[in-house]
Amino acid sequence: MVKKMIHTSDKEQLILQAAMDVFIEKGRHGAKMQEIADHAGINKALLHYYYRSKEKLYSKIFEFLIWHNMSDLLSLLDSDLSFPEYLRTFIWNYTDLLKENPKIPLFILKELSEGGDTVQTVLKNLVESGKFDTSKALKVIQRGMDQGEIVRMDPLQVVATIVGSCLFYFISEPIFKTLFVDEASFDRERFIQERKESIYQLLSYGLIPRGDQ
Amino acid sequence: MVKKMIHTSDKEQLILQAAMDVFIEKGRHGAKMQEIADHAGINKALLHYYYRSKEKLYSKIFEFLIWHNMSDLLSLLDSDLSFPEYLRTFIWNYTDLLKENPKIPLFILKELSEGGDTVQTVLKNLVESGKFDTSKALKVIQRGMDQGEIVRMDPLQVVATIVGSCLFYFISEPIFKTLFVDEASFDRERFIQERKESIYQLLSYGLIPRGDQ
DNA sequence: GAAAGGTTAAACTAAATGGTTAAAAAAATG
DNA sequence: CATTTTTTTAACCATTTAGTTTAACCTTTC
Repeated sequence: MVKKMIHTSDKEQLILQAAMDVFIEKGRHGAKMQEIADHAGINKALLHYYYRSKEKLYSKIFEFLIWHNMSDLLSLLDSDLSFPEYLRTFIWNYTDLLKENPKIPLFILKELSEGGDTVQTVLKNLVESGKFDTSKALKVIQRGMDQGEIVRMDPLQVVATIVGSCLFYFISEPIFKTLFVDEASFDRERFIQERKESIYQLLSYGLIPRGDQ
Repeated sequence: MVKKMIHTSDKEQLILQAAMDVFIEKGRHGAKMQEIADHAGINKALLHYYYRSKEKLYSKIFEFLIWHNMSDLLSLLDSDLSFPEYLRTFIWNYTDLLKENPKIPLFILKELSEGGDTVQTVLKNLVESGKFDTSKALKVIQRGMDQGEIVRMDPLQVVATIVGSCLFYFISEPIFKTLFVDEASFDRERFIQERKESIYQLLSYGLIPRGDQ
């Protein structure tokens, strides 16, 4: 379900994968060491043999997930594209990423809402070490404005709207379906494909019809 | 922090309020009965005297929060406005609601990610009892399209984009700030005010400049 | 002021769970 | 084969926590 982590020994790898699945599924507190062991097909003793404590295991996985969930998107910003191309590529890549790992964002947000020292620590490390240079995103938007490709607006607001638009469906999927969708006739795959196009359309041209095109 | 619930006896009310605060803050599993009792200024025995179990307490609060978080927004759809007015009003109302209760959405989403039988049950009840008529939202959008006020697009996609845009900042606030914002010079209040205007602008007119206005 | 019900304190049970331990068994290694 | 490392088993400890119980105390009400 999720890409491989840096590989070490076989069992170690197996444990990490199992832990990741269980943590994502059940959350930090919902996840039990016994369940992780079961899921990895080993016993609890061995689990502790490799990873001293639940906390250690958790933050290792947390760090990996944040990285895995963001690095591709940020590296996109190094390419040399027009703003519309950037926007389109971001929406496509991010939506695909979410489609394949729909539970990760909520997992991260959950951690966040529980005080989230782990998150903040991991994040700050990534930002301060320069691995996450988010200012690139703002610069890309700024440049788009300077070159007249897009209207002037606080780049932060643009970021929030783009990311929020992409993210929403995936974090709210069960609620969204219950509220709005007739399960029987709903084609998830197709909706997600349309989602990309719709977001791009909407953010580019807006809901109000244009006179000029 | 959160509006009063339907009032019963004094202590009962006090307990509900305390439970709500603690559950929102710590989540279903993070919340402890002892802490709720402390928070309400009573002891655990009395807590169980009024509410037999944690589960009962939890789902009572959960139901209230879903209702509280959505009913205002849905009732808006009964008024007779042009689509731009609807859009504007929704963005303003919803953002204000989120500003005052920023932890509720994440609380709900969290429940959701943990299997969330409680959510689904509560939601389905609300939908099937007719208290939540979400089709009204889709109809308002449809009408806007039929009258040429907005471009044609799957109404579901429109909903997802609008709600996602409003919601994102509030559920990701700590992460968002860490990644993008210089805490020292950041004015939250102002950002949120601007947020409304930006979302409205962006969804109405898009990022690509218009030739005609 | 007596009865009823609300409230407290404190000790208790039972279950879940993170983590440990020690000894044996199995697998890998040289 | 001898040694080291990995893995299992199974019992065990300590802690947390939901929920109970009992006896006493306070407050209201008739």
